[in-house]
Amino acid sequence: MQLDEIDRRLLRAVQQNNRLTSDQLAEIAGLSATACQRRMKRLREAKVIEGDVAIVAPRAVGRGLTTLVQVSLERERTDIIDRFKAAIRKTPEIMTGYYVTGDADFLLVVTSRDMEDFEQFTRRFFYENRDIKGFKTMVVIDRVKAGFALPIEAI
Amino acid sequence: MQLDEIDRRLLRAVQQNNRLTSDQLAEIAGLSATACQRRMKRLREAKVIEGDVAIVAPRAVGRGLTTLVQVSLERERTDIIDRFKAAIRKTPEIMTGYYVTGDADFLLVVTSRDMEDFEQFTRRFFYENRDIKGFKTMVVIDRVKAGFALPIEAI
DNA sequence: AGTGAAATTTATCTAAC
DNA sequence: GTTAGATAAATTTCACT
Repeated sequence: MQLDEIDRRLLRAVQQNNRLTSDQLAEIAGLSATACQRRMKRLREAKVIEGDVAIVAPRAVGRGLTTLVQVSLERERTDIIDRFKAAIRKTPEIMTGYYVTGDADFLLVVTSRDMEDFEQFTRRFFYENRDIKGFKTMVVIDRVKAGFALPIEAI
Repeated sequence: MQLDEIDRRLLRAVQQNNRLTSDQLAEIAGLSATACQRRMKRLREAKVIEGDVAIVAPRAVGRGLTTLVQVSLERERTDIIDRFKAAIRKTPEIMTGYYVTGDADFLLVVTSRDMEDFEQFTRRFFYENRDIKGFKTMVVIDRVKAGFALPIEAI
């Protein structure tokens, strides 16, 4: 899908806040509210906008600990990779999983209640996924940007 | 803020999709639409919900390359850390920055048009941030979960 | 095509209970 | 917490450039 500058303005706005009214978007885009709505609908249908979500504060729901876990698998075979991806999808503690190049195969963003909870998670996760060769943990002290906001420029 | 099971149901729902109508939320929560609205408002005011955003598909806006960059700083001094955090905030290519324990000090989620664009980014970013000692790059082949959805259980 | 304005449908907010 | 009425917003229709 081809995007013009108005689309990009809309995207920039809603990836910061998707609860803006059409009137507010109209002001930002320099267009009528109706036109903005139509464009937003198109952007959603064309999956330029993948989804619309509320960001929940981890602390508020008792998940004060975020860890980044680099996972290496025993073998880099597609069936093993796919099996591990499926494991990520069904594990609620894992917020995001990145399949990457480099010394590790995956980097997981994991949330836990506390260290003990994380410890338990790793034990269980390791036990359930025998393809894992090893892992390395980074404890998140602070998260600087919360979101998936992309820089949206002319393409 | 204390959350009951109804709050948690609402949070589970809206962190997947925050465009559900109050009637839909009412059905999920087993409550009237008005009551759901009031609860949602409280959750937003209490910052249990940090924000509401549209997730834009990186590909669709010409940012097909995601990289994870582990950054080590020259010294671990609070003023240097804070300066680096400010740099992250004002750098649009960086989606998220994690300040972490471990061999690296930060892990950055960076989006680029392509490898050449990423290369240019690192050059510029290094040049502008002389506190950086070194960095290590992982190229993201695939992202398994897109979002910040947390497992929300009884606390 | 893409836009804008008015009418309709739908959702949200306010007030009373 | 609920229900009912007022307000506001999103959709649809249609005429315009």
